Amino acid sequence: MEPSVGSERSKRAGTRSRATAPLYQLITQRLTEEIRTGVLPVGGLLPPEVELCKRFDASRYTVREALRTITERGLLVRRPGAGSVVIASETPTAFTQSVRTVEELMNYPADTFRKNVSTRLVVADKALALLLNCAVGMRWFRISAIRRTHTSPEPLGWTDIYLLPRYSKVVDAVDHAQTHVYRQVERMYGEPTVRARFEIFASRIPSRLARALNVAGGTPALTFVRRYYGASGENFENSVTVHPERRFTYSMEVQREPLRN
Amino acid sequence: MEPSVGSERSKRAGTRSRATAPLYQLITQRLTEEIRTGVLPVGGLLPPEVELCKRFDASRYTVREALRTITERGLLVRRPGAGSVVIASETPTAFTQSVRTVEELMNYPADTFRKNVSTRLVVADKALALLLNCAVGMRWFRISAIRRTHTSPEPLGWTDIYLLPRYSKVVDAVDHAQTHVYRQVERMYGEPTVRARFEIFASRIPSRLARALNVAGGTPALTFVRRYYGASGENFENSVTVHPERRFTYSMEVQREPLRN
DNA sequence: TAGTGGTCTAGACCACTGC
DNA sequence: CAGTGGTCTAGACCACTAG
Repeated sequence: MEPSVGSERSKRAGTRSRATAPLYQLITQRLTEEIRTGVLPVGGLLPPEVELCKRFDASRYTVREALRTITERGLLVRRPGAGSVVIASETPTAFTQSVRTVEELMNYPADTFRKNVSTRLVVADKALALLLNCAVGMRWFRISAIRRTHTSPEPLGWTDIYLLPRYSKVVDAVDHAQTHVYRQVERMYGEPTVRARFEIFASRIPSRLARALNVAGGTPALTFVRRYYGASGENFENSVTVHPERRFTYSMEVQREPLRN
Repeated sequence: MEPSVGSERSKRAGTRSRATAPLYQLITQRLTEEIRTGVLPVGGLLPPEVELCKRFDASRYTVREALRTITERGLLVRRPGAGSVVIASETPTAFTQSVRTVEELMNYPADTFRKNVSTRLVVADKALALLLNCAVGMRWFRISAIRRTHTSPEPLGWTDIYLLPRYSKVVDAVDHAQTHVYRQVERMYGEPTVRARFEIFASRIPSRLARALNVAGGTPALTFVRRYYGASGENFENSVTVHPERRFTYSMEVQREPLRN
């Protein structure tokens, strides 16, 4: 269906003065445009590499370079023997947030630290099992702590950390109070956190914490549950934090960008 | 410093039976390992491509394929004329969350909908200016609505949406109640949301909303502030939602993965 | 079995960097 | 200026897919 047998590249032929874009980028543009406008429909097959070589009067390397770019942008899936299938007409986008550490995600001020109040082995009763999503009777090493800043006298909140007992040695680390426990587990036991889950809901200050947090029991609070999962998918740490009103605002920012996977 | 003049590739020589990994992957492994262990130190230069060709007895294409992979993993920066600089000893990782729509991020149940209660033009007083981070006297189009589910009689929460007046026509859209306003602005005015910011904090049910939400005034609540920014960075929409306790839990999940940028 | 994409070679010219 | 990485060609063999 090409107008003639000739390639689409006559003008460029001799011009090797790199005022022009590289040929593979030109091919990328052309094909991307044809995918976007439906000339190459989603679900359909792209012409094979050899065909594209003829059409653009380019070597296979150059054509493949273009196809690589288009594939990376999420418009193509390529399989040996089966061809190149168009899977999208334009690069899908998403809102993403990316942080180096979970601390950043939680946006605690940098001068925040935990002060441990007690550590002990606990057995999950019905209520705890429900909260931690575990079996009744499961044993956890519990670290109870108050979170404070250096600048304000009022505590930010109260945290109960529930850790698999085999990782309980983290409390002996010198920087235990400043570092997040999941990071210590990573460093001391080589168990990396691969996935984490957070839940936030409105709650009331439990009366047993009222004095420690210097607020009246029953007043509004923010409860923060965090669940950490290791490489095998095991849930090795959970924490439950209660923040009195006006002491803590959780904030996050997301960007729109191309979706990758 | 190579032990002899020979390449590192004698065993593979004849074996073209693809039970072995491709050569470029082998080179990738070797170099990655040397970067990780400091044989090729961070900040230092990689040997030029021609050198690596000799060392691995490979063509330039094959070596470049390996270097491309290593570069994509964030360990190298390559510049024409200047060489390949090692910039990290291992792939940096981050926790990321990626969602297609802000709805997903907010994890509202799918059967949720808004019911508008009132719409009018408002002028920011001091309190509103503080909340929306805008100038006193700025004019906003305010949409007040109740958010409900089809399954429960209790409302999920109350939302006040503050929109730039020029976008107020979104209320006329047929699917206005089911679609998020920022999506409507995108579709009707071609203003894409490029960035969004969220803040969550503990609060109390304002007495003016107590009846509408069917709870007592002053009881614990979750307040959710969302700010949307367009392509030019302009803050074109804000919303403030109040959820009574036990009616709404915000949850999110993050994955650890290689950092890209 | 014919055709696809994946890997690989041995050349080449270029623009650009840093000396 | 010599040397670097970026682009490009014209070949080749392979494993795999689909008919």
